[in-house]
Amino acid sequence: MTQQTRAGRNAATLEEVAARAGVSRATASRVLRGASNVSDSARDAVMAAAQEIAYTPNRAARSLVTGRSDSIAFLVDETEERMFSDPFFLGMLRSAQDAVASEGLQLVFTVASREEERDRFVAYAAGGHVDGVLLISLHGNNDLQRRLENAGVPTVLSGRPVRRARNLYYVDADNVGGGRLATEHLLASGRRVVATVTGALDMSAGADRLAGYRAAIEAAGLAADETLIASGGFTSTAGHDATARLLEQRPDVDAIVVGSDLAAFGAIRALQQAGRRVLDDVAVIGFDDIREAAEHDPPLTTVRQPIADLGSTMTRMLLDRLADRAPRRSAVLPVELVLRATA
Amino acid sequence: MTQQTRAGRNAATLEEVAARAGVSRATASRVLRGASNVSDSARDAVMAAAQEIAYTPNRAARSLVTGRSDSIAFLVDETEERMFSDPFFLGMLRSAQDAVASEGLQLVFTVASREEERDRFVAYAAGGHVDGVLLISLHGNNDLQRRLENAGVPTVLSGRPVRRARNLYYVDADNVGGGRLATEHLLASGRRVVATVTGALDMSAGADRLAGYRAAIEAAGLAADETLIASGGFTSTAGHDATARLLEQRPDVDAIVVGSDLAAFGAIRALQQAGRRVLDDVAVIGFDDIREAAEHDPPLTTVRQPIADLGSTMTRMLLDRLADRAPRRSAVLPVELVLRATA
DNA sequence: CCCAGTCGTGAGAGCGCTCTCACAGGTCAC
DNA sequence: GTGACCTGTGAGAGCGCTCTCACGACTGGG
Repeated sequence: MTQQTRAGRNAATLEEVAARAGVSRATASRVLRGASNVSDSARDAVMAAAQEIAYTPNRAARSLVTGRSDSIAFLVDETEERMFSDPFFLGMLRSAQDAVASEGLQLVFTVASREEERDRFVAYAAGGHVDGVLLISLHGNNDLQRRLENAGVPTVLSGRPVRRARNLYYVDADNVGGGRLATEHLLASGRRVVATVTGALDMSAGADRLAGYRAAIEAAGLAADETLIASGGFTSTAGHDATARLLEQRPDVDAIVVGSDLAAFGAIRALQQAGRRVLDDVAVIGFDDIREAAEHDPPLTTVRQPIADLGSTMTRMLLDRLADRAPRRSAVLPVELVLRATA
Repeated sequence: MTQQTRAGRNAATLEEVAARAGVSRATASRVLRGASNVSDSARDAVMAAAQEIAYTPNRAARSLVTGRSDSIAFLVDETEERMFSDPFFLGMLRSAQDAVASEGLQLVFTVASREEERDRFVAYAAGGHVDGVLLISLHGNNDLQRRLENAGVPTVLSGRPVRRARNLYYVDADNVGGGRLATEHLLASGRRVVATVTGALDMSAGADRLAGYRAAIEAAGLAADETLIASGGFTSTAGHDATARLLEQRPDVDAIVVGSDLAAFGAIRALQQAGRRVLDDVAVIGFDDIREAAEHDPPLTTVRQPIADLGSTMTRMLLDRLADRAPRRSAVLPVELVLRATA
């Protein structure tokens, strides 16, 4: 038997449902789409017919005429390595998936780290396969967002576009405020030599947190001291190494504002290796409040980023935009200091 | 101005490309699809025209006629909580994303834990929005797979269908072999009272690993001793609690085969709390070899699951099936023992 | 020199759906 | 009674693409 079912689908078209229900295709379509101007008898007949032959609307056909796909892309402009090891991304993915699913839409998940993958994605999105894009990118690089918008694909960015690009939609946490908050707390609790181990400074999150630190130092009337600023990164290793360097240069530090929780774990390791007691000798504050922060030994004092809010807010902005419900262009969500055992 | 761009797309159709290139729609289509029987002059003209007006094929239209969508769903039949905390899922997602992207296809990521979400997904998939499904489910529950297959959607499961369901496609790790391997190693290194803290027994992975333990115990000519089997779970907490119970009941254990790495971390905590030294007093072997296993203190001896292979193998099976390249129905991938500091 | 066999091409028929439009049949105000 | 207005319905025109089929223009073997 060469005869075989056509790859995947088993027919059952609207036409058949209509015939079986004794109505026109138009009426069957109205019922199935839940339109209001249909008689009860027609509605019942169509529903029954659809049930009997296990009808499922063909989405491609619908898409073709409506111009909508009812799916949203979640695009991570990062290497997979990073994406899958950073709790931040996972939290965003989770809350976006949640928000999107609750609207009855589907989430198309893609990682694009190489230029060729980005090209392919733009073509994919422009081809109408998704109605909009949630772009997760820590790089200042908003080129991708611009390309998508130019191709007619509404996009909302998580992070902050580098050059205050008007007309780009984005959602960000108040990183500046968080850096300031942490620093102020340390100064207020009597620390005298408050240093910082920054995150990656080529990303707005890293740069903004550092800016917050600087702002607090200045507001306290202290002189900015560049030897107290160690350039690090968001990973545990980066935090460890930067802290080790800092300790050599400035053995007198008694507090460190670190750019991320993972980096703070590394910083604590470096402190311990240098024979310093955390809290007693040197206070440490992280950033993010990932789950491990609470489980860490000692439990990490940190600035909590509202990851779930970030994801749901950006999703809502995108959906509002798709529905032409005049949405905000951007949102900066507040962070809060979570006091635990390290500061 | 009421006039506004039609939601998302900005036209540029094949028709326009063809007109601009001075050929028919058919020829333009041939060029764009990379067909071979086209003259060089026509090809160049079409390419140039497409470039000039930034043409992107409309995927819905293509889908409608070809019956293919060029996207694959990654469906997790689990609660989000679990999905996002278990490195296993993340590893699978990552390798599937990799494999799918390298074929130029898109991955549609969905989590369906509630019945209503499952229903919606089946309708979605049956509606032709994806060509096939990679189903990740640790439950024996293969109902979902059956429903998808019945709806004409090719599906490959990660795990093992409970009742050796013929005609269902799946990929699994050799959990039985892994359980045996770990147990044999402990016996061979002179341990006398080898216990096990199982994973969740309602999942094939948990049950199979236990079966491997039993097989090794019997093969060694020892009597099966049910007091050495503590029913646990895959999480750290479950491992901790089951181990604590085990220690009360059988203070004489000198080795434990644990159902997962996370659970093994819990087990080690329980041992330490009970004043036992890991390795010196009690050897511990985990299962999975997640990243944290190597970074753990002490580094965990464990059975490595080939997570990346699992993901790429299942993707390949699905793609083979879609291409009618007679694929295998199932694959059981080998595991290996990774010796570190706990056994 | 003719006919079979390529090769490149265009015409045109859909794929399955939505949506506009026209219309029949009713209801209501005057 | 007549016009204005609903309300439910069907006919039919596409959406943008692929793919079959037929056809003209070449080839080359006899």
